[in-house]
Amino acid sequence: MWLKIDSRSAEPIYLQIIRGIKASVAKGVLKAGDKLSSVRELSAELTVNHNTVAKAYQELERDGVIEVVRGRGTFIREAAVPTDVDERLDAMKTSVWNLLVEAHHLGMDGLAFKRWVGTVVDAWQTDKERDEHA
Amino acid sequence: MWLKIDSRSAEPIYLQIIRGIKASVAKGVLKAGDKLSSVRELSAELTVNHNTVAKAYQELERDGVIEVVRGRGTFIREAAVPTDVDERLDAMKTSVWNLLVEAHHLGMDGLAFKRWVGTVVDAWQTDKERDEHA
Amino acid sequence: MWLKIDSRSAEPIYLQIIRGIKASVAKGVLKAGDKLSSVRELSAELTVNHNTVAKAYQELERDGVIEVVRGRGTFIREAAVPTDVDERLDAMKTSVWNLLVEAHHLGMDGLAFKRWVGTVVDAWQTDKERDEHA
Amino acid sequence: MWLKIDSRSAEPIYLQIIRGIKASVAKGVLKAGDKLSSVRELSAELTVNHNTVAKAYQELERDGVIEVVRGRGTFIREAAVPTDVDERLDAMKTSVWNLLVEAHHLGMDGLAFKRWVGTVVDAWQTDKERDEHA
DNA sequence: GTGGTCTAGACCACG
DNA sequence: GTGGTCTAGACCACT
Repeated sequence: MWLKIDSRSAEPIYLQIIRGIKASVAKGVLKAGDKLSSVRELSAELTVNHNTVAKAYQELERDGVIEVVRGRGTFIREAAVPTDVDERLDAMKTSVWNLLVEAHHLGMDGLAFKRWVGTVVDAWQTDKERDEHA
Repeated sequence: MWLKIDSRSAEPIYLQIIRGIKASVAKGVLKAGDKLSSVRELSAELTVNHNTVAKAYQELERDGVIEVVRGRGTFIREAAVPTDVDERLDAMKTSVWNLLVEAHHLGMDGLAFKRWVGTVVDAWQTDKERDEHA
Repeated sequence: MWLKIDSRSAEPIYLQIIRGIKASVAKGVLKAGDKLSSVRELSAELTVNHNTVAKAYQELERDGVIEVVRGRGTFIREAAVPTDVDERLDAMKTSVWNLLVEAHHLGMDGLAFKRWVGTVVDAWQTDKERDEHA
Repeated sequence: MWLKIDSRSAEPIYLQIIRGIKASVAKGVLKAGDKLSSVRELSAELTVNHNTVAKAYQELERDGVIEVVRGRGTFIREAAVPTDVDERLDAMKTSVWNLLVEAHHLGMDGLAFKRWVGTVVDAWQTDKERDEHA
């Protein structure tokens, strides 16, 4: 099973599902046209209520990540042209600022933070390549 | 007033206060020994319920950022040796991953993401220097 | 093929078929006595389940738009005297109201809406004339 | 009570709520800053489950029609600049075409349809003025 | 079998 | 008291 849910996390389950699927797409584990587990299958696999999965799927569809074909199933969509790019970049900037403040608290300055982000990104890339060859 | 609250944001107000004060410390606007507004003063300035400010102060104290001296007021503490460093780094790593996924959705690859983070950090540094000379 | 199905649309496929045939009748592309493709032919052409086409034909027959002659095929009927006129006008009125609300959201007032509907109808008329001469 | 729900209608209840509130805004019955009933109040008034109302409110917020203020309630927003204008106009055009086909079935031609729409819009305007003075 | 909707009842974070 | 989330179980329309 490629998706792990932490039901004790503060993050809502449906957001964890959304994040997990988006991450799989970003990593290339899921590609355009791939069929997702049905709402009921996935809910059984994750031992989560089917409504929770349905909510995640609906939001993913609104986001243009997946496509629901009536009575047939749910599929990964072609990467769509993103909307609200500026807004989303702004939100990301705020997140980075928050990380910077947290990093300062841990004794990192700006340069150290940049380096640390670099290593994290590299680790992610390595992960991604491994997953693509799997 | 150096603290701005957005009551419509999805982020809880008490977290905004915590973040704001931590950011001021990180930027050097607030330094060890500086006295903070009292709970009631700050709640009045922000037009926010005083329970909300109290909750923020409590959490800041637990984090070792501030120090409450009975009858005298609340003060910024010396930068303490941070606790749970590994845990917090892990949490930050997760945040960076989420940002990466979001960035991928916006068409950035790993390299572009690193560059973008670099510019954001630089902008923050500039901000910080301006604030320090103010 | 004069009928286009969008399997991702929120509108059920059988309704798209019904609508498409009714539109062809309204435009004069299909006339009384014309023979329709059989259920199996049409389902093959549209790459759609034959149950779906059958459901559409059944409803069209109930509506008096088509006529099924056993062993011969399915034909367009003479325009029948419509039933439930008041009910259907009411339903249409509700639809117009919904459009009005949506239009208001887009910044149109009543007059602008009327004008806009006018242009849409005119475009449709032009379409119709072109189809009739084809 | 200004909102009527038809639980036997094919239209989902949460969509009826959304439509009803949007219509009230369009008519001027609800104005920017007005407080809506709380999720639980409205669910009691409509004898509908609170989740259903919550779903409607969430979608209205995503649409920029209302604004949720944590712990305080839900309010009508200033009219926002609409997004996806072209897409929405296209959807509206399709609706008008469907109405045209239906109208043809009832014996109306293009001109008669335009006139009929005119009278419907006028009736709505009258309604609106009455509601504004109430 | 597919997703979509709804009810009932519960718990939680926030202010 | 406010909205948000989740579970459990049911029904429905569509393919």
